[in-house]
Amino acid sequence: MGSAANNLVSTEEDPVNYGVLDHMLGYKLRRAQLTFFNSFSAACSDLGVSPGLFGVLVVVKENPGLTQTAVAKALANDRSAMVGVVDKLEKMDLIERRLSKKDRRSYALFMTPYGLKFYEKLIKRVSDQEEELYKLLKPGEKEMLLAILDKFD
Amino acid sequence: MGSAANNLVSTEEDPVNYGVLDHMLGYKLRRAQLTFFNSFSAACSDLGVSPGLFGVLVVVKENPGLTQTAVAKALANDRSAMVGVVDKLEKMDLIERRLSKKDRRSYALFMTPYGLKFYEKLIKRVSDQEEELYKLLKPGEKEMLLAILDKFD
DNA sequence: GTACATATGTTGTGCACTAAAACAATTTAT
DNA sequence: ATAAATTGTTTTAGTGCACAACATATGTAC
Repeated sequence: MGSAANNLVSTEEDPVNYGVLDHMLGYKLRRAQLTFFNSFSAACSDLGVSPGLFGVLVVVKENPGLTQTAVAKALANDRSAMVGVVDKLEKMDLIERRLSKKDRRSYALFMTPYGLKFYEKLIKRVSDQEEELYKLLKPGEKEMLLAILDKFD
Repeated sequence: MGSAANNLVSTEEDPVNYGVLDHMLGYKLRRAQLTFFNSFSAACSDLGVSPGLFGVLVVVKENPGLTQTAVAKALANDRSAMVGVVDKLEKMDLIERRLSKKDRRSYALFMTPYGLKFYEKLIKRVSDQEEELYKLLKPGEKEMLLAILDKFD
């Protein structure tokens, strides 16, 4: 089966009717995001970096000294979720918690020297992975998407 | 605080630099999808319907008699995840499993009469909710988004 | 027809993400 | 000084997702 050129007894199933889902942005966003998530995982799971961890890395790298709750707020995450994420990134020696001198309740987050080197390698991976997906688009469509999606947060 | 018109002592934090995230479609998709997910939940959680359940309902309604794995494949879900979903929808008396006569391994899925009535109410809720979000867009942008996002699955 | 491979629904497991509540330590407001 | 709010943390619970394994049933090869 499979090599036989018999297109009378079609092996392919009837096409599925998606009804209203075909016009629902929420559903299409979920599907597209799943594609990007899987692509990211395939490219970076061996480095132990998930999309969630990556976001924290970027924000800490671009904003040295931010507190955990500030990072959480920036990424629309819950404060409590940051604990495990920062623990993990600290164990990977990518970022570090320093005691804040202004507010002894909070930690200030910084990249480690190794974290900065790691970040460069990571960025390369992520960029290549995204470029691969952008090949599916026509010139300008990516920018259009980014601009429109920004309206939803 | 809050009513005082004192914009010299700004209470707002320094703006966060998002670095490469600002140009990453994967990240923006995640944020936008989160908005839609929360909006959907706010509109339909009292009916006990999540986005995932809704997708199954639509596919079963539009394709009566489909098997569980066919529905799973159509929605890019895992077979094993369908068990719990169909169990839940059956307990809500929205769909039913019928023994397939052609293949005694599989179930054929159908909407119940009550499920069909429920579906009408549900569609109204979901449409209203999505319309609310579409107000953030200019005419034509929704269709543009749908067309471009389709390229990613 | 028998033996082997495949498909289906199901169960169980593990992992990650999410949200909410509660708490001690600290800071801020009154 | 007292009360209220904030920070990081822990705990808990719920969800979703992916993978492996299994019994049942179907299909294929010989």
